[in-house]
Amino acid sequence: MPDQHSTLRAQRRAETQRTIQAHAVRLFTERGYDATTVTDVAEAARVSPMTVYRHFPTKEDLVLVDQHGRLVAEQIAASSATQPLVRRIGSALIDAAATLTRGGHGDDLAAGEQFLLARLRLMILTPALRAKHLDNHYALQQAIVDALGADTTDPDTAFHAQAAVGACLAAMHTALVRWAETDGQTELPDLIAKALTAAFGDDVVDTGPDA
Amino acid sequence: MPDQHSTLRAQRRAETQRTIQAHAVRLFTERGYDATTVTDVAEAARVSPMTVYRHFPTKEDLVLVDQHGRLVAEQIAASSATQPLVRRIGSALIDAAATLTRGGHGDDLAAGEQFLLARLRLMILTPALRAKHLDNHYALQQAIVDALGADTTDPDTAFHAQAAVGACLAAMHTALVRWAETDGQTELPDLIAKALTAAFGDDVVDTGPDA
DNA sequence: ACCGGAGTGGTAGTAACTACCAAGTCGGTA
DNA sequence: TACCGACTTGGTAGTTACTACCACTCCGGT
Repeated sequence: MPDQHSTLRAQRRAETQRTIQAHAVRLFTERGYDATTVTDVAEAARVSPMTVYRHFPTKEDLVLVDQHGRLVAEQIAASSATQPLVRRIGSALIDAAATLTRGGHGDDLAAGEQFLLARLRLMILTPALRAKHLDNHYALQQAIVDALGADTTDPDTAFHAQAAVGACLAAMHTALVRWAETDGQTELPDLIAKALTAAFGDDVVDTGPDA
Repeated sequence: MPDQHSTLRAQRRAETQRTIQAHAVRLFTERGYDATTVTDVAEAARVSPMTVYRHFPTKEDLVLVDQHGRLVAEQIAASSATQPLVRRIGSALIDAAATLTRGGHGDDLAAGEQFLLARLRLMILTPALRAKHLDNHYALQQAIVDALGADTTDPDTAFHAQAAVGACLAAMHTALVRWAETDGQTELPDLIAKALTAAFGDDVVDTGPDA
């Protein structure tokens, strides 16, 4: 059990990790991802290149790390299994987005949200990051299918779930892109709901908080 | 106009290109993608590593090159704009798949189809290839949206199209994965239709050739 | 005071690429 | 037939992401 061993160690570790990532995203945004070397990031964060690789397995992970997936999977597992698949997944995605962007809205976005936007812009504009980000979505798809609790031994049921989840995630991704394009002005949950409606029709999105 | 200049030159070029790719896919399948260097591929194809890079910009492109996208975009542009979006896209995807896999079915698959399967397996199992493949799908999404001929100046219309196309492509991808898993035993167009139905419901897939 | 383990740094090496330049080869022309 | 331009290929050297392997330092508990 290497965790919980010491709060001070964990704090320092998380601290340097945040520092490195913050400098990385800043440099990538300023100079461009490809034009910035890992050594540049290390120097900006006042650590050695080695340390960067200790905290982030690849250069791409300097931008891509997040636990959005875990959040969604939890929402899914906690949702009622009686609703149709797409509706169930859609609700979970919207709720997770609401949790993620909860905070100041309008003109005064929280610092965390600004950081999220900066990362998202990098993911969308940089080919290497975009590719790996989409692959992360693919991994998230598998996680959601598992969280659905469907009978994965039956190939047909699994196939059905895979298709539904993949389509929902694609719609969400469209919403994410648009959110980044509009600099987070529109509320992300609403955008996701709109994207789901565009893809699946009016009857899919439940009118939860706003109706 | 550097093409059409000489058929002999073009033939030789296409020939070496095919040779390199064939050896690459073979070696990747035998030894694994990461365990095979570009130099290995070059030696197997009896060319220099330089030549490999001349024909394929990146190592990943040794597996990923195809013109499936062009095919789909043509199908889309030729489809009637009166039908609902998802139905229109779905039909195009199914038709394109039918064109792509046309040939011997059942136990005797055409050599080209075996090659396609081998490439698909690599794309699904190798993280680096999977990521870039998904990014190609993202590019295809943009191409399809353009081919739809919708009013891209209106952000809402464009957003609607993006979401619908993305969801359809995700469903198709699920079908592709399943097709590869079952070694191409099931007919690809049928699988895609099934995936679309799973995601969008019964009323989306038109009963064209089989009903 | 002391030891184990976590975090960090250095060195050297692999492999994917990218200029930059040199050589051979094919296509049409004087 | 001799020749020139364009295409294709090969070689060299360099950059960069990433990976062992080993050594040092500092925190946390005995």
